[in-house]
Amino acid sequence: MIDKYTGHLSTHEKDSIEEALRVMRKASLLVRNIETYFSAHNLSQLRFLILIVIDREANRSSLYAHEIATRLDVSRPVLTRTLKKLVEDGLLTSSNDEEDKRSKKIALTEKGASCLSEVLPGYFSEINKLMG
Amino acid sequence: MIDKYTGHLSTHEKDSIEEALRVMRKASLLVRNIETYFSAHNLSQLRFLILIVIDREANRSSLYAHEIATRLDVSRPVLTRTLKKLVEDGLLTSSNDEEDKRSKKIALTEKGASCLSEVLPGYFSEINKLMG
DNA sequence: TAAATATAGTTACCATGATAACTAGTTTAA
DNA sequence: TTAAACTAGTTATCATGGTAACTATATTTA
Repeated sequence: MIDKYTGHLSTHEKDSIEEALRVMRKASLLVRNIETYFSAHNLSQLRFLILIVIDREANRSSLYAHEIATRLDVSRPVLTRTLKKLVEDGLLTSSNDEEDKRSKKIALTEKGASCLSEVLPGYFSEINKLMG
Repeated sequence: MIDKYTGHLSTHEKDSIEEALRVMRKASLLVRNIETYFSAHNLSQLRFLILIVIDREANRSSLYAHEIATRLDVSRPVLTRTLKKLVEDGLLTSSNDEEDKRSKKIALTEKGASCLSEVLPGYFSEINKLMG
């Protein structure tokens, strides 16, 4: 495909493009496999990552919603919606902050933490399956 | 992050995982940049790829919708919707097949072809920017 | 300190991906 | 040669991403 459209490009540039297309294909395969794996556990990439960033945080048991949004580089409306569902599902709790009344503190429940430990081994093995 | 969760994994497996996370991050950056570039041209990844697969087809000026779906590995409902918009936008034509009345032949219009040539150089340079 | 600005989160709306269930043709097989 | 199975495309519905515009609270600054 590349050849047809890139007569004017250098060999180096063509290599870059091939590499890019290869990377995107591989990543898209990985993401698809991982989404499939997660969906069997009532998770998605984002739901999983939200649990992870809270859990991995040293010295704190909760994060503010905006901190999660920044760490995961996700828009705040999407985060609002996803947090709402995670709270409904009992994986997270949300509580108002006393100092800054705009903010919400998001914490893992026990169910959230155990969900994470159940899912992690399979997550890594999904990755190894494709990368190995 | 990996260290916290992977005590039981071999070094090789940890490397795979790091590589996978690196690939996914890079691909996600690339995809985001490309989507931004396309959106300034009233395209998306899928809209672009549909134009490409028709254009690159040797010896034929049209493809059946289901051929496009297969080549791009996209669900048929998504294709139906996207083709409809591309036809509305004047980039494609859709015509009924005489031999198989279920099928639709999808072809590039002149506008579609020129849209493609306008967009391709920038597409490749977006890729080179990130990969280079 | 009052007004302007910035930040946290939400709501409304849209784009783009999927699956399930449907209609309408086509092919296969009893 | 009709009934069953298959295939092409559509519709309905849902999940998940985004931006713009809003409310409420905090902070800066004139």
